Amino acid sequence: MSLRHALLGLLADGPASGYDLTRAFDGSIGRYAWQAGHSRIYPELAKMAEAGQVVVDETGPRGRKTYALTDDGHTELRRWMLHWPEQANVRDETVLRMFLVQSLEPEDARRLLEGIAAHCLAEIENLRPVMEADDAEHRPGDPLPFGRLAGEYGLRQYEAVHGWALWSLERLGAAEPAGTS
Amino acid sequence: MSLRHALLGLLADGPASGYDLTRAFDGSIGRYAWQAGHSRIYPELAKMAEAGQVVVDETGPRGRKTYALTDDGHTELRRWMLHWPEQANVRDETVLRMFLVQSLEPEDARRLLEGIAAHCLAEIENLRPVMEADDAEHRPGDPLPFGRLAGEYGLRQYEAVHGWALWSLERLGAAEPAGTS
DNA sequence: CCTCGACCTGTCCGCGTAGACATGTCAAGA
DNA sequence: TCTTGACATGTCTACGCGGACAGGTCGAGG
Repeated sequence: MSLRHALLGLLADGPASGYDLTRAFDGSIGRYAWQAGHSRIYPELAKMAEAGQVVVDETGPRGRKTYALTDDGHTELRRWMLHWPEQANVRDETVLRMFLVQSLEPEDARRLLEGIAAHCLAEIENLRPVMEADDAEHRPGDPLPFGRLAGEYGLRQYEAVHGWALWSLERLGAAEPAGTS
Repeated sequence: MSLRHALLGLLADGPASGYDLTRAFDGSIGRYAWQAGHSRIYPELAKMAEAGQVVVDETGPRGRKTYALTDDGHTELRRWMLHWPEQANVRDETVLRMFLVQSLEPEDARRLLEGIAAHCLAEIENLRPVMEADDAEHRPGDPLPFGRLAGEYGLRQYEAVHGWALWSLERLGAAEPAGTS
């Protein structure tokens, strides 16, 4: 149950409501790491409160309840972060498509890989300015902005996939020339 | 329902039994892309047969049934491969941990990142010889071995994460020196 | 004053999934 | 001949999860 640990990790940054957490999952964490809708988040927060890992910190207008980590919650988060299982849970549609590229006809595969490469380039050009702006504001000694490490991960991820797509195109071309002939 | 498409993709490589497919998921596809146990695979194959995407190709000893793709199955696979949704399903515990590194105390974060870097290095050194052996046997014009693209993906993936971990360590060190002073 | 849109919390249902349970066959080697 | 281990197929149950359903509050602007 990694949703619980995702929530613990997000709450470690400060108290938040179910609504806040739901919006957090709409951002990069939901795009690269783990998805969750509010319909899973509210019940899970309730269970975590029952288990003593979080407490209701304060109640605001519109029935807003912010949750805060307890010591138990902190301990559990740390335990989970430092204890890596042999085989982690992975379920990634994009990677699955990459594994199955070779099931396509060569022309289809080529078109697909070209699409992937172009998409990665576009994402890289979106991401890089944001990261560089972050860095420009950053002075040595400041804490890193939350998400800076994640952003860097995303950037390097796209660069790796881009390189892979180009390499694959080259190999495919070598194995079975089609555009030429 | 990506399990269905994973199965279609694997069957595109040739007929296989539920047992064969289960073992395929124990390999790299289950490690990087999508996991599935036999308890999901057998019912799904039955449903796919009902939907006309696969047929029982031949029956062997011990009740073995090999399934083969139909034209419908091929069409559906191709449709899924070429049609990329805006937001793909992702659920990756490892990436989640990376997103939450900053929730740890600096010393813990540093230890964790060092562990990640070391782990990546080890995997790279496992993978690279296998890929190079593949390449040595490969002559231009031969079809690529199934899994060669996937292996290259894994290799580049580990290299990217390795680079990210080193970069993060450096940034963390700059932001909050601990080993020194 | 009123309306609209963002805020905010929840439940319900059907399907996907993991792990345990159940059953039986065949081949190789002791 | 017997035992062991790989081969092989299935079901069952409890839980995770996404999308729809449901209801209510507050602030800003017309």
